[in-house]
Amino acid sequence: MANTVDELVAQLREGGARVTTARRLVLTALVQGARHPTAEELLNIVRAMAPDVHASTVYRNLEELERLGVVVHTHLGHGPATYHLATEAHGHLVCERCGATLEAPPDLFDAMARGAKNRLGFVLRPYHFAVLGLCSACAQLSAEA
Amino acid sequence: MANTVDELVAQLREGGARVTTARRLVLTALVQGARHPTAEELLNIVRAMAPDVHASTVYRNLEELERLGVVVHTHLGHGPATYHLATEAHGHLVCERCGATLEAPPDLFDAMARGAKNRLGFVLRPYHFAVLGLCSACAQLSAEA
DNA sequence: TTGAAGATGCGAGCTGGATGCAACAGCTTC
DNA sequence: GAAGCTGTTGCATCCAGCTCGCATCTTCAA
Repeated sequence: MANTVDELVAQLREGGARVTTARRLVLTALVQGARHPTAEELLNIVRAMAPDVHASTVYRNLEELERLGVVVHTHLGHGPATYHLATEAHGHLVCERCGATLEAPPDLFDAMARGAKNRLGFVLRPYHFAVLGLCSACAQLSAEA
Repeated sequence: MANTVDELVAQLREGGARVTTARRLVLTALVQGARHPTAEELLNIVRAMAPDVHASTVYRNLEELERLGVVVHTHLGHGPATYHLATEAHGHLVCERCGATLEAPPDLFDAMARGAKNRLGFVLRPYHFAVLGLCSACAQLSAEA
């Protein structure tokens, strides 16, 4: 499990990618940052350490890191994509009303994955897009109204 | 079940909305059009009938129709949202590799919805975002490689 | 130390959609 | 059937969230 910047850097070298300052800072931001940072939030963290790093560099690095299997991006409903380390991949449940983000227990998708495979031959990869709905608080409010 | 333009128009009137030429054409495009049209595809259909209708009119109409519960929009992965009549709401499985869109059997989400409700109090509304994965053909190709 | 290839900074451009505003057109009332 | 209120439209402009082209710079194997 590569979860420190040094381990991730080693993973980059193995993949044949060069290790640059900007790239190392993006990894640092991913390791240190919030739970579900957007590209812009990552950019802000990187810029706090190195003000000259350009947004397109962060986007290109995230794309390259994704190609190498180091990070994955997820869409939590409308709005920008969020990024996290591939080792932390997990499903998300997002409240359509208040925007709360819950991390789905890993087995929550199991029955559905089995059903999709058996009935349609479809192999589910449920981590890329969040599943939307209403969190318990908003569901209660909605039921009362 | 309102599925003809006239029935949908009646639904608009009930909701207190006015029935304009542009609005009627958007409904016509939804009834006649492809299975999962984007706003732009709907605009093209509308323009084939009335070239002067503006894109922002279609966007505003779709928003208003959605507010009235006549249509719903769905995100099938990256790219623009797709629209269909609320009476035809259903979940989607989209292949990340070839883009194929499968309509999910209504009960596919049941076990997951129960799990989310019982364990997290989360009420699933799985129609708004597609669930991604690999269709049977692409899964097979991927396994062979 | 060198030099080829990969990475970066910068700005322009793109997609998909939102917004402000004046003019227009449904619907209701008389 | 005309008036007038108010919702709707066309148009221009703006916005977020990226994406791309290109000249310059940096990394790292040799």
